[in-house]
Amino acid sequence: MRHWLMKSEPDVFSIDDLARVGVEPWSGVRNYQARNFMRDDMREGDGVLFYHSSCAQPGVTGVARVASAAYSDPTQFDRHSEYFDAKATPDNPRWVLVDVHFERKLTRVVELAELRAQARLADFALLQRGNRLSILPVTKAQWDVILGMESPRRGH
DNA sequence: GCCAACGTTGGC
DNA sequence: GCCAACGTTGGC
Repeated sequence: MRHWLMKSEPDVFSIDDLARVGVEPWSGVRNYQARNFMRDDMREGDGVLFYHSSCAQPGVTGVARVASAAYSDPTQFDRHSEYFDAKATPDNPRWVLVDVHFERKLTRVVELAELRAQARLADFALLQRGNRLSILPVTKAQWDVILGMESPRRGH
């Protein structure tokens, strides 16, 4: 099983929104690298860190699961959608999505600043300079470190 | 294929 | 609102 981080602006779609709907088709990804992750590498059951971006408290806010293989994103054919792509056709779709299944909301936000301060996350893709990808691979080790940061560390 | 212009992302 | 970084577009 692989692990991923998926960004969402909470003003648009937050971890609470995902908790409410249960499963969300992850429409609107319009970046080739992110698309290729979904199309080529994501499998049903993969773990997802749900990340809030472009907000007052950027950070990891929940855990989800990939709930489908990649399939054609219907919004690319919808003229009235902000995600419409005139160069995409049903015979030759350009964009795909996966379904994302809510698992749990973290007990607190593990903030970006904390992630940056964690030496064991030095190689984490999210923290690399100029990173803009909305879907990023996470190693098992990084996954464990990040979720381990959720609870206050107890004394030894 | 180059590359300047432009648009978007996203933290601060 | 600013701005660094990066992806995309399109003229040549």
